[in-house]
Amino acid sequence: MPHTHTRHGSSGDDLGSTDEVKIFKDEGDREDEKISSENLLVEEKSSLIDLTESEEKGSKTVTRPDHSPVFNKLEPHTPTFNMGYLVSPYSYANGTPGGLPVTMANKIGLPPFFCHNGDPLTTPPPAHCGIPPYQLDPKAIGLTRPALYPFAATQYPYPMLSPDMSQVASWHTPSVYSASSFRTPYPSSLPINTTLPSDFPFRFSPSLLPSVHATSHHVLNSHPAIGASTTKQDCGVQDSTTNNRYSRNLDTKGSSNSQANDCKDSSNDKKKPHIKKPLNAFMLYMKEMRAKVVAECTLKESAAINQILGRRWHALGREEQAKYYELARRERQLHMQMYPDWSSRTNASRGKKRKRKQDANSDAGGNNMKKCRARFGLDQQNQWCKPCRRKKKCIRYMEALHGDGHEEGSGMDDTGNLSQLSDDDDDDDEDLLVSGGAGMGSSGSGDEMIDMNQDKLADNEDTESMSQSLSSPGCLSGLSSLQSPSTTTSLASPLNMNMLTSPMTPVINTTTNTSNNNSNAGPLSVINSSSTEQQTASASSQLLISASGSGSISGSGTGTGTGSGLGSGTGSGLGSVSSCSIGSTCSISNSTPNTSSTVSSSIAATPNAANERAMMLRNRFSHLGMGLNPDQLFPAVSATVSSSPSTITAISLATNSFNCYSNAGMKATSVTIAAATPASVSVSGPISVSAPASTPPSLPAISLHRNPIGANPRDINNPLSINQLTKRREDNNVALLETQSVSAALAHNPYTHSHSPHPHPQPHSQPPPLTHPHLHPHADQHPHPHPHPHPHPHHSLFSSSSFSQHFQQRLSNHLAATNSSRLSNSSNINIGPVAQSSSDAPTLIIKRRNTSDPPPATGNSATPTSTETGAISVS
DNA sequence: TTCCCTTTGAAGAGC
DNA sequence: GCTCTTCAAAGGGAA
Repeated sequence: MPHTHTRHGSSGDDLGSTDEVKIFKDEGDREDEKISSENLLVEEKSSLIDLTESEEKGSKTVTRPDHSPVFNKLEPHTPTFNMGYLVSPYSYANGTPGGLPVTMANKIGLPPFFCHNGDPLTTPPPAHCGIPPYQLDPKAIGLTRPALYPFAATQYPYPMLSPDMSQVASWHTPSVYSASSFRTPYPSSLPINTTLPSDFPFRFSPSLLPSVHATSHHVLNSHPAIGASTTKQDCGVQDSTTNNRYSRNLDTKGSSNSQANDCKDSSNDKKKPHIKKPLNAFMLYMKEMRAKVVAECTLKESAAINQILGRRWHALGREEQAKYYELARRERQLHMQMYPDWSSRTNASRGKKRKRKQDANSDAGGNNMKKCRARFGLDQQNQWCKPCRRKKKCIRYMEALHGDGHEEGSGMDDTGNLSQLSDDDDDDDEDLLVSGGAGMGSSGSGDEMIDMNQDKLADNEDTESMSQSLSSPGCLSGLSSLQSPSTTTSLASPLNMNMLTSPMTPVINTTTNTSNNNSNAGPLSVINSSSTEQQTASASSQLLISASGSGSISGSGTGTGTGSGLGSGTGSGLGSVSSCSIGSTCSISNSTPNTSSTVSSSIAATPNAANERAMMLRNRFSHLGMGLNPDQLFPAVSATVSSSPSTITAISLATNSFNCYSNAGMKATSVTIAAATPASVSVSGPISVSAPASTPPSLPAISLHRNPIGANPRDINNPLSINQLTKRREDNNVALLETQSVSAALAHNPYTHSHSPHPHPQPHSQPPPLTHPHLHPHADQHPHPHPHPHPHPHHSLFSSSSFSQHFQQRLSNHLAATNSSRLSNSSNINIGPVAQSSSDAPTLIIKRRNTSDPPPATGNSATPTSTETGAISVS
């Protein structure tokens, strides 16, 4: 068991308790039986819980016998518990005192709390997560973010904290122990308070600190925001005078009315004070991280935030979760000590009578009992029943609850939509994914693009995952659509921006190398092969990019996208960027004619840890066909780009494997980009992404993106929509995009990441990642498919910078030497077979080795194989 | 003003 | 022993 808890004080006597030993033993036995990552995950989580529970039991044996006085029963000195929640009572490997979840991520190299830095789910952060300032290091955030309760270091109610920690804690306070959080979950003035030792507060939940510790109480009361808390406490005190118990319910909603009501209720119902349940691990986590999520995102709706938090929770490392489990255990323990007679039954029977669903078992279940929102997702609200649309009780749910819930299986909903609900159709996921490719592609062009097939498919819950983005593992993994290839996101999209900037983004970045032109040449247009979407960015350049793609994703989509790229300033047929995104992203950037050209391709893979993957497997959405097929994780990209030599100077081709749904149909694609005139570039032809035919024996840990509960980012009604999620930082994204250089993007080259748990130093220096340095927080856990320490020459082709810079340099040299508009031939590019164009325009053919294949021997890197695809021709 | 939404986990009730 | 239900936090939204 990797995680061991530190025993505290007298509780330490329980270390040798039989229960705990059994727990460990049981876990070990179970681990022997692990056969799947999912099982592993479950076991891990259960082990965490079991362990904490076992400790709790042990603690019970010590503390429960005599509850009076409660706290005297507590160990006088529990060093690891002294700092309450502000500083984790649990030691860290690095010995740093940062028990704050904020620092937890840093300790494990995982910034789970920052979408931009690589959400635990390790997918491109959702657009709403924004980029700056959340790209800041968590520590920096802590420094920059104004503390709501800016206690001075000396004033901070946790005097044991060093000034530094106090600073962090001051930041931490708002989220975790904000005014509302400072409310005492437990009676703030238990009789024991007066007898508590001065250091008592630090041995218990911080929620006790304000009221227990005189100094802290002063400080807290001095703050306006604490006033409410004080009021609450006063109310509680009043209550306590009669009952010796304080209701944590006093500050449930934080509103004065609620407080008043609570106080009133407390006074009226003194004999039945409502003692809230102790928070479980997730609640503690959520309580702490909510503020961060709110800050990072534009979301305010708790339901959506909770979804994010729920996914983050799953993505959270085991150690991290263990901390919260431990906290929860202590919470329960403390709660039990303070309310020895309390039982959850009291609260359970408080308002509603327990309903025993008589026919619940007969109801096929599970998902049939889901409410429309959870069942269909936000992006399929048309499937919702009316009450659900109105945020009222789900009639379906109620019907099912009352025993006649079988109608959902095949019935028509109130909207007349055929509800083909099949909740247990995992086997159909892939089929749906394949057939639903159109939906994927079409979604990008707007809701109107969703055809009936998609609608029908949407009825299936699994289809939700399809229509939603596969990837959205990030901050909003649930907000799948954000990352969906079908979204036809433009490079200017905040989403893509995040993709470009997030080192954790398991995204294949398509970037434009405007090596010789100014940065004004921004990527503009996006072409989605499956959807008809046109984006006109600028009339100056008139870069027409059209793409028609046929792929499994888009099905028969032959949409064309036109975009006019902003020129780099010359106005002579300056192209910009177009992106064909269906799992593959094709970008064409046209900078100043006669300048250097760059062809780059990159594929990124999520550097997720195995445990994260396992956790994700556990996610109930993980089964929704996230394209777990490794073949799709590293699809080879084939593209043909042709244009006038004088027009297209930079071509960037990339494939976002994470946007690829795993289905065979998706594997055959090709991108052809042709420029007819210097002023226009048309992208036409089948856009395909082909994945290697063979599955690599060992895959790097790939983020198994879970489908969100449905979030069509384009749905304005969707609280998780891009509009709402990104409105705050859209500008930043755009600005960043414009300044995005190919090198920067290549710094995040997912392809390299996928092959290199430890980024290999590139012969050519690369710009540092734009965001977080922890590119591979769990890289060590990743089985490396290509263990060779250094990038293979062939790898270098597509491995980010080395290839692009090499190529660029070659081109530049060649151009300088020839002073001609002709692009350097592939002969100058040591990247494999080169097909010389019959015309004057040189043709560059890049053969990409199957990314999943083992690296070819040196010197044989360019041998094309059947699995190799891709030809990028620049004519 | 009240309820709902959403998440996970804990705990009790019911079978 | 298993399943089911409720509740814990949070705050916006709807009725």
